[in-house]
Amino acid sequence: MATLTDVARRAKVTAATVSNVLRNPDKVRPETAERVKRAIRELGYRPNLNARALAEGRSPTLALMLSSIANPFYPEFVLAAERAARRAGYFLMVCNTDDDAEIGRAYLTQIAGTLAEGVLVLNTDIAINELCESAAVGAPIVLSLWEHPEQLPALPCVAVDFAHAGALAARHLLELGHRDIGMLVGDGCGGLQDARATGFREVMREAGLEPDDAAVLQIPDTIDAGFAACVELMEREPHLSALFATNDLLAIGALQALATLGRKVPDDVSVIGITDIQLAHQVRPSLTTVAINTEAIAQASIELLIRLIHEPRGDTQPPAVIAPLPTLVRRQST
Amino acid sequence: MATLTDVARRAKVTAATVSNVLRNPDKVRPETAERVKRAIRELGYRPNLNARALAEGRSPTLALMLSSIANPFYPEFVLAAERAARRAGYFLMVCNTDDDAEIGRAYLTQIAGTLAEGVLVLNTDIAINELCESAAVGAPIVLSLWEHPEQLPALPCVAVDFAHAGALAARHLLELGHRDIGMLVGDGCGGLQDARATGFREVMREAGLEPDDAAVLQIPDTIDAGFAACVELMEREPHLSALFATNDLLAIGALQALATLGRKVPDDVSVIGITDIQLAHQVRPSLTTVAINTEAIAQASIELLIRLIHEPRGDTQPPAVIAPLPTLVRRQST
DNA sequence: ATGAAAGCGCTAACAG
DNA sequence: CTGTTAGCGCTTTCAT
Repeated sequence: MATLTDVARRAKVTAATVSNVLRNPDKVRPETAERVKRAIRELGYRPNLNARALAEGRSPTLALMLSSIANPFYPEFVLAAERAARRAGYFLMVCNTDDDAEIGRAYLTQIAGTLAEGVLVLNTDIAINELCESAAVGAPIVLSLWEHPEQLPALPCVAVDFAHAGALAARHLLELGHRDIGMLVGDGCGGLQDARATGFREVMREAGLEPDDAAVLQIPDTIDAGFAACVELMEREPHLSALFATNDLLAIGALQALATLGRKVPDDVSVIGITDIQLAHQVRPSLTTVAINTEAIAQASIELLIRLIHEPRGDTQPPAVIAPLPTLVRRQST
Repeated sequence: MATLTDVARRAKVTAATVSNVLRNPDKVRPETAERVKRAIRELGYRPNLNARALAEGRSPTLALMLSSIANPFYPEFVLAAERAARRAGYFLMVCNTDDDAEIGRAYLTQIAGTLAEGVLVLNTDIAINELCESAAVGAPIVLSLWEHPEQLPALPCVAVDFAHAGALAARHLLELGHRDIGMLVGDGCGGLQDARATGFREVMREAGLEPDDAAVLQIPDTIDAGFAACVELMEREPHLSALFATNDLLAIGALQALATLGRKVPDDVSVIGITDIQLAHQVRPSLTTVAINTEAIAQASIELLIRLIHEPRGDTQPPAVIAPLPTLVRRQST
């Protein structure tokens, strides 16, 4: 591959000038610039971004750590994050940890601060304080999709009021007259999604309804698990008139299960989820859900990360961005 | 961030020695190595991969270009590709082009040969010969999911016999006694998926059935488009007893549409797709489809790319890997 | 077994 | 406006 020096030689200038036509075009006479540009074209020159990164002491890439992009929620997040990164002149490196803390750790120590200028963590088996240590020696880390706006972590984060999402779901079902409601609680995002469940329960309690533990199932965060759990639940508690799932994958699994069981949705049973993934409007009946606005969250996360890169904080409180409140999206399943 | 020199100073050795304990441990006396390792730990030292890449003249990352990771097929491919890359010591950078050739071009010229040692292209609006030019000046490029094993491109590729996939689908429907079959042909992978359609048609013709153009719809590669097309098709040609879709997204859209229309699957209408994405077994009724074995293709693609990086070819024929033949997966929709 | 020195390709002062 | 110089952090001969 041709180098800056090759181009310089060919255009009969020095490397600094070539660098300037690329980065400070106004610092160089038009005719010279033209000559240089021709040389660049003729040689098919491409700047070596590694060398540039080294010289500038910064890198043009951000990293995004998540458990597995095979979970249908993440691609939407990734796409939005990549767009935001691209707009800001960054590349995005997606790091699947495969739910393996070792892999996550390896990514972190290898790329944070060298290949990547900053890391966005969605979901991890790595302890927060381990992340803090990494952030202290390496690149800034932002935690996204943090589930507890009222209890912020020791790291910069973008928090989503999932309790509010749960509350919205509860209110919606109550308004429709449901009293007998089953719950499917997922374990995504590195732990049980209990802010969502708590938000839901609180509203129910305010309405004078005590949750029935027999109608609550805690399961992995997949369509298949939602399916199986729904089958089990409807068998054990056939009286349920509605199902609240802490996320859309579970809800979609439940929808499929109900279809298989011959229970009509929403006539016999209503179903509501949280997130509003694309699939939610693509299934039939389409899924009523509480949208968290993934795109906005992804964008805010990238922006926070970039801000942190440019203005590293001292010993100040880690900044927290609270995402816009989730909103109800009524569809056919309720 | 601590540098090699910092570590060297602290361990009272020189940078070369530190480098050696990291990369050629046998070249350094155990006691010295121990001292160095301690210094590394104490300083929280992390090698700067940019500097290393520059010095070594190679980079530890591979790029994967695709139109949009929001298409549910890609995440599965990406996950498998990343695993394969990781096993080989590479990072994977996912580049969404958003179906915009400009963005694809920008990625290519920016990262190919500098940030990324090689590029895997899944799907692009960039012309093949433009890719060739890039490969000539920069990093090797591998085309994956090539649809025409009988007509190889001027670039290294991993080809999948999609015509065979179409043929398998046709044979399956014929065996079940279907004669009146509608077709949903997608436009994914940068062009119509016509190898699949052709393979299908040939088998039909051998069976003495001439395709009815009125029963063929060409549409974008999404669930929503599949849904709409199926509604339109069943209205216009209600006699159809089966539907062949060139990919699972379309087929799943069709499944939803048929449910909405009150047509029973598979009793009234059978549906078959191609690919076998995860969702195919998660919907109800689950989707009969022709599996292409995404994981094997992704893995083979990464392996080919890495081989090309290590042994650049001269003017020889670009190597082509033919993926294992697609196989029928019988489920509930037929 | 360790050190010294050169260089990867680029940027960033600073001179002229 | 353009050239000179130094150096980013690391690897890699070549000496010692």
